[in-house]
Amino acid sequence: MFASVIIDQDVKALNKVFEYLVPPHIDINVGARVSVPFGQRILQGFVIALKENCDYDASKIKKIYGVMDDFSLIKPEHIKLMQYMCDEFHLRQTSVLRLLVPSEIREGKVKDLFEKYAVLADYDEQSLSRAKKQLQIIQKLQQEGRVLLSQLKSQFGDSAVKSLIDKNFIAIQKQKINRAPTLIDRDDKNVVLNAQQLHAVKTIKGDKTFLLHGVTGSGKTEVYMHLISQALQDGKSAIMLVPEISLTPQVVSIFRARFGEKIALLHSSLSAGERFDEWRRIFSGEAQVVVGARSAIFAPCENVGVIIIDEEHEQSYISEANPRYNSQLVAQFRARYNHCPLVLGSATPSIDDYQRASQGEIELVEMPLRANGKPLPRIQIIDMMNELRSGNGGIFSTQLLSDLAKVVNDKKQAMIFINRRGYSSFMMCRECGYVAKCNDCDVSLVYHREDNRLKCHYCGKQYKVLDVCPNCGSDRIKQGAVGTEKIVSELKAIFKDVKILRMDNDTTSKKNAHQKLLQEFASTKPAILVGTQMIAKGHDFEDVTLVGIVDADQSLYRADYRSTERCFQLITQVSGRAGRSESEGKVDLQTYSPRHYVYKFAANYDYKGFFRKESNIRKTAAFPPFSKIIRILFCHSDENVVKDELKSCYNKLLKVREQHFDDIIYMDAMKSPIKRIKNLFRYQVIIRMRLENSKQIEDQIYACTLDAPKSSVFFEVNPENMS
DNA sequence: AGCACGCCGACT
DNA sequence: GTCGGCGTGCTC
Repeated sequence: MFASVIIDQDVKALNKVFEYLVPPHIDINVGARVSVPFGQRILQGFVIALKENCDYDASKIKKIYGVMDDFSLIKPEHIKLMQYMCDEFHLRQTSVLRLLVPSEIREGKVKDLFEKYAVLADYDEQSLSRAKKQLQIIQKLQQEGRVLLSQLKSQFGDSAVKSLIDKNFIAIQKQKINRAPTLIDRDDKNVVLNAQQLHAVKTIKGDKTFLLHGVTGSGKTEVYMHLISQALQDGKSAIMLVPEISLTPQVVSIFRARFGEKIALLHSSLSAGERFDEWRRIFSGEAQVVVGARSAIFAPCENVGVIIIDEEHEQSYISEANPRYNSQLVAQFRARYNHCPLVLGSATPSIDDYQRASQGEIELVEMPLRANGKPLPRIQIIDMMNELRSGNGGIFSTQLLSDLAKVVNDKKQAMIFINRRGYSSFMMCRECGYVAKCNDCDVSLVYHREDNRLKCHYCGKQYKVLDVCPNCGSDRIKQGAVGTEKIVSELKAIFKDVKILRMDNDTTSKKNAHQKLLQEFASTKPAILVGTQMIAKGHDFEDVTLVGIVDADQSLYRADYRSTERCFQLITQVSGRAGRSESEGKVDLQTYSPRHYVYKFAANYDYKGFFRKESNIRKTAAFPPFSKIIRILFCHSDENVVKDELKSCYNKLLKVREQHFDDIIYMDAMKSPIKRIKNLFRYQVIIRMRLENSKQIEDQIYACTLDAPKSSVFFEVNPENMS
């Protein structure tokens, strides 16, 4: 018997399969870890297959040295998944295996946690007539059977307990406990689904992918919970992915209440011990419902009955750091493997997925009605150009200020949303709202401080920095951005006696700071909460009647073909924070480009209209989902090395382009917009191609990138950001 | 990754 | 003469 082994060393040179002889009478499971002689050393590896014959020179084959697991640590599904991910995301086998088994489990550093209980053993009550404390302990144990040792010690004192143990009057029982706290406040109330939810639950079945498009407040969560319940009733497990920031205590407690101890949580802020326990509970089948962020898609559950990705349009499902993967594709693989439905839920689906749905590739399930029947808050578009013309050059429009004053007067609450992503990267005219764009690509230009030029990140074309606006001739053209701090200080000056809270990365870096801030906001009226993306997620505050979006354009003019889509998603999401309660909500949306189509559709909550428009634009401009963009990034501390290696790669790519001249629309090599990060010089090749044969061409392109001995090479498909 | 093999310069 | 520099290549 021979074993195919992947050596647990995450380097390019070892990214293959090595064959070893399994010693006779030794039992090895596929998916177990083994230690093997490798060169002069003994290394760890994963057995990914067992077979009767070997392909390697039989005289050079070595014997497996030791077996570390007597079970399949990597389950068969996950071995297949590893192969898929290596192929789909161009990853090394070991980097995938390390994703599949958390480091806590692999390294064996975390131990099972035990609770010590005291129980009565052979005791002699008579002999204790003079020891009052010890008698009390015996009595307590007689009554309660067993008591936590720590509790006994704190109640009666260490010495009394110790002497009983020494006399063998009481014994210690160890019981394994799980570190992740599970609440028992189960709430089995029978939720009655409305017609729309019932329809969704009934439609979602079988071996398909569904796009669940439900407006804010349509009750998607209840649909998810029903689907999970169904899976459990069928004796299957379920996985639900939620964006990391939405994994709030409120959300968790809703699921805990419904599924009790069957639920396992996986997210980034678990301690090593907690993650260890949760993983083990899933692995053993003790927990059948997995709720977690991106990486929870790798949960070691078997017999999966449904996979749900909530807020499927969120970027966070695509990992940006190495190893790069797209959890939606992983989910799709697992759903196919388990012959179960995959549900992609969103109020604002990604253009990509809605396109797939409109072509019948996946099935669309719509929930257009709100569960409580209330209208969505009214969105008023406020023309900031107009404000400027009438002499208001400040951050706030007169409309927003008067609405805020009303909120304060009514003792209600308001949220002010600002978008600090893509800080000051585009150039805009303060007079007419003109934004510098590339002539060929219809994306905004990015300002590069280093050489003081404007560049297009999609075609590499360069432009001189503007000092007068080409549209209106004004010289008030600059990069614009407003920070949360500035907004807070201005608001404080205007509303002197009102509580104004700030929530962004700076104020929530400490543990629980996030929670404290929200609690403080919830209990203060009137109050204004100023924040970034963070305030847009899942917290429902009854008394928020106004949402102000200060700088909607910030998300719009980024050098990114997806920026309009993101803008729409953001407005819809932020608007959902207003008017959750009795009082009607309102949204003040400030913009310098009030006539941009995204605002019209967003203000009318017209997703379909927006989709049709956006989809058309992408089609005409040949952007995804109608094309594929590949970015190859080379990094090295020596600029000449990067340049050389990029050049030799580029020369190979030129040949590939010759072969596929009709399919490759665009290809160029350039410096990365951020030329140096952490002392590494960054150069990149951008390729845009048609979808026909795109996987085959992609693989060919990838092959060209393998021979860069010194640089680190990053290969990305449809990258989220190009810096 | 890490270890051997191998081919050139300056030393007891 | 040989000790050691690190460039190249291999590990089932």
